[in-house]
Amino acid sequence: MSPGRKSAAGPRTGRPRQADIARLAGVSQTTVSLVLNGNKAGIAIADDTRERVLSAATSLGYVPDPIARRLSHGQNNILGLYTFTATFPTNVQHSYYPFLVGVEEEAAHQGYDLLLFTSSSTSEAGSQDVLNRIRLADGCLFLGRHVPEETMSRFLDDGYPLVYIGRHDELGTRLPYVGADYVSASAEVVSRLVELGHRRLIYVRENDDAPASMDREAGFRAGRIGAKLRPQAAQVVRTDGADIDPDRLRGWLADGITAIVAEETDTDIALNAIESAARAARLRYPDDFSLALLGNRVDRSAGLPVLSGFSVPRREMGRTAVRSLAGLVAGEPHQENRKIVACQAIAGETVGPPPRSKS
Amino acid sequence: MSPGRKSAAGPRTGRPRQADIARLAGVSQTTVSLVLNGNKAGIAIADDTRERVLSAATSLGYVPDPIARRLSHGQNNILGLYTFTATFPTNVQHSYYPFLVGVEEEAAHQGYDLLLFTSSSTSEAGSQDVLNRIRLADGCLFLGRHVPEETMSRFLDDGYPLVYIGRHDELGTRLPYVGADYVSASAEVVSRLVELGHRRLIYVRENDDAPASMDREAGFRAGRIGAKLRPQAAQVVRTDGADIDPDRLRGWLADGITAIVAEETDTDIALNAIESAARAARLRYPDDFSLALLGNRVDRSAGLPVLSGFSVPRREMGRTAVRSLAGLVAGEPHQENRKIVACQAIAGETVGPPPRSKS
DNA sequence: CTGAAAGCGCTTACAG
DNA sequence: CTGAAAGCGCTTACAG
Repeated sequence: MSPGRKSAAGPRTGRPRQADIARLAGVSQTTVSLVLNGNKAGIAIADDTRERVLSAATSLGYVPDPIARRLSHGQNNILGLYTFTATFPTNVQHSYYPFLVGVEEEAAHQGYDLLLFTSSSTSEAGSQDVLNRIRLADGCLFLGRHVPEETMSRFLDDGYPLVYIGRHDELGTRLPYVGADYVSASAEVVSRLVELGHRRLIYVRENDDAPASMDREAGFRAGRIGAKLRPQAAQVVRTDGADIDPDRLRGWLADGITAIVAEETDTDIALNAIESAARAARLRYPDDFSLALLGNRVDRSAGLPVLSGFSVPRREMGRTAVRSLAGLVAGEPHQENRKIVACQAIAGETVGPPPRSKS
Repeated sequence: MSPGRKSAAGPRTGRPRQADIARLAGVSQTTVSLVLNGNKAGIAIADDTRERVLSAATSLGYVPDPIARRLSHGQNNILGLYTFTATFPTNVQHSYYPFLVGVEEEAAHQGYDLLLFTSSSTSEAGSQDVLNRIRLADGCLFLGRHVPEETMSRFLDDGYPLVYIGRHDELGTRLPYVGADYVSASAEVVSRLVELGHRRLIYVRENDDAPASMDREAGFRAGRIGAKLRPQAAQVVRTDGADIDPDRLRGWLADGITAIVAEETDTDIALNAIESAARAARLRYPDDFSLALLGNRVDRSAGLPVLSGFSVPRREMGRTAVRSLAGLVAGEPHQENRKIVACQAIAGETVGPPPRSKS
């Protein structure tokens, strides 16, 4: 039954290969392959040959080896997903999650499996160790705030299909991505605040510089300019989370600040700092000040107020990214490889007119 | 640069292979492989040969092809994950999630990547279509209430490494799994209720029969017997979710039922039906009746009461399953292949003594 | 309509 | 210490 192997190679499990079918059906292995592949390329095959092969395959319980298929054929119907951090965040409310839902949906729709590259705990994220394995997939999606330029550059040079989720122009126009229009959405948040009567606002962001951060800040500035406010009227504050306490918050309000705009990131350091300082200071929004988020809170726990801001269409971005990647893998004619999708405003309940009592 | 291919096969991307290194270093491809593989098997290699090969590899930016490696060597460091439904449920609070967190953690720890088999929307879950692709991975985890016996049987016959998450004895003792001890935990829930003074309870479960359901029901019964209650005192009701309304709920209480025990499943149909009927009937627990869950609510939204019941150590189960699978893949000496882990009681806040007012 | 042959990129006995 | 060769299981020109 199981032919003895004296040679070097291979797993040689007990399961049948095309050669076994060929022997049983009395044809060549080539013919087996032809029959089993649905005979594209329009090659004709005698009906009874086909039947003999098919029934031999069935009786042996043949299952094609995807590995071998890939090696010769060049594709394996696998898309990679590289997240630079754990793919399944321990915190279920993590903002990556909606991306993943969209990615999986569309991958299933397009008939691809998804390979999650898990950064082994022994090697840091983005290490060569992990990145080397990525080519196993036909193409790969990347999800992260930053771009390891050298590695990506090499992938692109090699013509390896990849798509970033999130805008990234670090590599000029070479890196395909699906991003969100944070600039416009952020500017709009400022406009709304100014329309409500706010004249002094502050933008709180993290120290980490990533395109998503820079876009939001650019939008904040654009909104300020569009509203014809002086630069001092809408300043930017960077925080590490620990440096915002109740006193500082009260200080801002005493200075005449009536609205605070927070950056949204996957950690939400800025937002959390403001919310906990406000809680400690017993300040409420929108009564004591208006609070807007440049994004939307993914955490939908009951009890949390709906923050005014905008929704990032993460699920749709995930789907779009998969579609783009599938196109690249299939070698489709070159279309626009950098896509920006619009965000939708969220009225929310944390923004209102400035408080009356002016000091 | 890129050698013209006139032959049939292969992707032949622009990237270098061992043959290119060999040419550059002036050695054979075999030697390249030996050097690059860290030269296990203790074969000695001249230092300067090694260095020439290494530097050639670096200068060409060589990255090994995992596909080819697998085809010859037999392994590719990929574990499959098959969920029979979307791996990333649209509902983030889905009970599968904690399993996935554990699976990913341990896979990363063990140095495996994770391949998610996405059921293409065109083919139903569990179809041959998908199951055929599973062998691409070195081994596979399965997560689901049911077992497609024929397919699993074939995998087992072929010696393909697999582990189920959840107890499944449908295939006798052949199917390796990591399950939870629902029986003991469920019995304990009943004991606690009886200790509190309840003498008439009801168990509400779904129609779907799966080991996880049968274990809970068996535990419910065992608890009743342990408490020396007659069968009529602790009956089982099956629901499709729509057949439980406020009137029926009130009827139960009028009949003298003082405690309701709900099955936990990935859909939580029973629990949701009871909770919404109670809400509509303005009945509260534990004041009007006690409510216990045979499991724990994964949804941690604020405002939801902490249900009395027990916690299923999902994350730990995920990790354990990966460890078992990795052991099978590595061909480790046969250990116990069916593991049952204990659940931990949750006191919760929905259970109390029976209400005073007896009709 | 069918088969012999080459090749995908690698690993591993085997023979110098 | 190094290389020629076979093989993993499949696909795809090419030649009957």
